[in-house]
Amino acid sequence: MCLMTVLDKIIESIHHSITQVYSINIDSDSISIAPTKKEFEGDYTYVVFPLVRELKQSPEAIANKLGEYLKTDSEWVDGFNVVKGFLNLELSNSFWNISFAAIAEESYATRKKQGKRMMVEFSSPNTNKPLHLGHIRNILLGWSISKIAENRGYEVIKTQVINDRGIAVCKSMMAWKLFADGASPESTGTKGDRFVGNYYVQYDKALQEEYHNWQADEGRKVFDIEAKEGESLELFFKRFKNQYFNEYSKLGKATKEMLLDWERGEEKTIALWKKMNGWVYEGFDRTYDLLGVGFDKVNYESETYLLGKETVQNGVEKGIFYKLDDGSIWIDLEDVGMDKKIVLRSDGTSVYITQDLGTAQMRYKEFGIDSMVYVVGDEQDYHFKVLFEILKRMNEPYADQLHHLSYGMVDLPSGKMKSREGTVVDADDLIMEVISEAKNSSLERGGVSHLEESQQEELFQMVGLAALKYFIIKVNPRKRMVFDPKESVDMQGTTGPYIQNAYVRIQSILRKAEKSGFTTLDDLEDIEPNAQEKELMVLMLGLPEILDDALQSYDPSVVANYSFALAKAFHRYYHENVIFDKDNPKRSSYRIELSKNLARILKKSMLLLGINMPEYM
RNA sequence: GGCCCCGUAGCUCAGCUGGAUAGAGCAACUGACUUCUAAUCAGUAGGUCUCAGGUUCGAAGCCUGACGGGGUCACCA
Repeated sequence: MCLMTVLDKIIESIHHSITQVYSINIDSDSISIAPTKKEFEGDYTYVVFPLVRELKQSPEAIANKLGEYLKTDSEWVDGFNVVKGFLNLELSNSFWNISFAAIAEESYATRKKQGKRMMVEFSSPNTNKPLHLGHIRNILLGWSISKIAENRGYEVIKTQVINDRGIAVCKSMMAWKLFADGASPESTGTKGDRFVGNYYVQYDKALQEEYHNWQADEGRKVFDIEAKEGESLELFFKRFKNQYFNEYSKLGKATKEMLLDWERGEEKTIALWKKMNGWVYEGFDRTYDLLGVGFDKVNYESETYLLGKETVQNGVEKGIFYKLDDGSIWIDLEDVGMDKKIVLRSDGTSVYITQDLGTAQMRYKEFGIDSMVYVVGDEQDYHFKVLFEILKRMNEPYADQLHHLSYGMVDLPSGKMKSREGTVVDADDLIMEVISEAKNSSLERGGVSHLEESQQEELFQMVGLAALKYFIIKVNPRKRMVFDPKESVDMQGTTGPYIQNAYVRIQSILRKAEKSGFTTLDDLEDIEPNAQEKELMVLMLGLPEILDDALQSYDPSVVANYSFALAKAFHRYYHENVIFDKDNPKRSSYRIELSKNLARILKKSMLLLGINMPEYM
C-alpha cells in the first residue's frame, strides 16, 4: 500500500461524491483526473462520459450534480464549470497549500524500498571494436531505466556481458601478432579499445588483400567449378567470401587454429588474449567514466559460454526439449506461433540461446533476482521472445518477470551506419566534440569566467554531455532514430542545456536570496498562487505518475519530456513574474521557495536520465 | 513469402493507454537585454495524423485490409 498522494485526495473526493449523489459503487481506481487544458477554466478535469451509460442521464447533468456536491462537500474544491461531459474543478487554497508542502518534502516522488531485486543488463560490447553511437543509446537507456527503477523502490543490479571470445577476438590477436611488433597502447599513446580495434580493421584489410590475390589465381578455377549459371565473377566472389575464409584462406586457417588453442587453454594464446582484453577494458572504463555510468557486475562470455548445457540435458528428461538422431537438441514452439529452435549443437556445444538460459539461471542463483531487464537492440526481438518462452516452460520462478527493453537502431542523416564504409560514429569522438561545442558556447557567453579553469572544464563537460544524452534519450526507445551530429550539439530548444539553464537560473536566484537576506517562508497564510504558479505545481504534482509510467513502459523518454515541460514552464514564469518584490517580502519568499523546490525536482528527474546539473553555465 | 516494429508540420520528435480546437523544438519571418544570467521569452506562418473501410456519444490512438520504411526467419553472437 503506497502513501496517498495529494492528487489521490481529489480522486477520493470525486469517488465520494459519486457514491453519495448516485448511490452506486464504482472502483476508485477507475477514476482519473487530468490537468485542465489551457483553453478552459479550472485546474483539474474529470471526464464523466464513462458514467453516462449506467446513470442514464445527460453528461452535463451528471457533471453539474457532481460539481455542486463537490463544491459544498469537499474542502479541496472551490468551484467548477461544465463543458459537455467535462467537469472542470477549481481547487481551493487549502489544496494548493498542501501541494506546496508535499512538493517541498525531500523524499517527494521517491518510493521506499520494497524489497524487490531487479537486474538490468546493458551495453554488452565486443572486445574487438571501440564503443560507438549505438552503444551510447543502449547505455543511456540501461542506466536510466536502472535509476528509475531504483527511484520506484527496486534494488537494482546493473550488469553487462562482454563478448570476449570467439573468432572475431582471435582476428585482432592474430593481426597484432603479425603487424604490431610489440606495440602497445602505452607505446603508441592510443586508447586501449581503439588500439585493439585498429588491429581488427587491419586484419580485415589483410584478409581482403589475400582474397583479392587468390581470386586472380586459384580462385578463378574455383569460380569455373562452383559458380552458378550466369553468375558474374564479382557476385560470385562476394557470395564466396565466407567459404573462402573457412576453406582456402591461410590467414583464416591460422586464426581458427588460434581459436582452438584458446579453447584448449594454450598458455601463450591465453596470455596474449588476457593482455589485449586488458587494454580494451581499460579503454571501455574510460568511456564509461566519461559518460558517468558504471556496473555492479560484469559477466564475461568466456565464463558463461559453456553454461546451460546441463540445463538443456535436464530439459530433455523433463520432455521440454527433444533430441534428434544426430545428437542436436531442439524445442518445438510452433504451438505458440514460433518455430522449432535448436538449443544444443550436434557436437554438444552451446549456441547463443543455450548460454542465455544458463546465464539466467546463474544470475538467479547468485542474486535471487525477482526480475530482469535486457537492454538489447530490436534486431533481437525474436531471440528474446524465444528465450522467455523457454524459461517459462522450464518453470523458472522469475520467468514472468523478464523484459526485453528493445530499442531501434541509430541512423545518420545519410543513412545507416556501416563499419565497412567507415561511417560508424565513435563514442569517444562524439563525446569530445560535444564537450568542445559546449565550451565554445560558454566562452562566447562568458558566464563562468569567474571560476577556476578546472571547474570550468567540469562545467563544459556537464553541459556537453547533457546535450548529447538528452538528444538521444528524449526519443522513445522503440523508434529508430536519426542522429544528426549538428543537432546533437544544439544547446537551444528541446535540449539538455535548456533544462540545465532553468536550474542554473534558480541557483542564481537562491544565491541572491541568501545574500539579500530573504527569510524562509514560515506559513502559507494569505498566499494564493497565481495562475502560473498553479501551473507549475500541477506539473510538479504529476511527477510520481510520470515515473510510474516510465518504469512500467520501460521508457525513460517520458521523464525527458517531463523535464523539458517543467523547465519550459519555469522559463516563462521567470520572464513574466518578478521573484524579488521588495514591497512584498512574503510573496518573494513564496516564489523563492517554489523555485527552489522546482529546481530540486528538475535535478532529480534529470539525474534519472544520467544528466547532472551545473551551478553555473 | 511468414512473423515483428515503425509511418503525425519542410526536418527531428511529443501526444498522459478512447476525450475538448492534434502539440513542442529546429529551420523561416516579427518583436523583447541600463532589469532575478537572452543557452531565455512573446508572436506569425506551417496538418486530409500514409490511405480505405469498420467499432461508438467521441478515433491520431482500437479492429480489418492496403501502401511505404525497417528488422527477423543459421548447428553466428
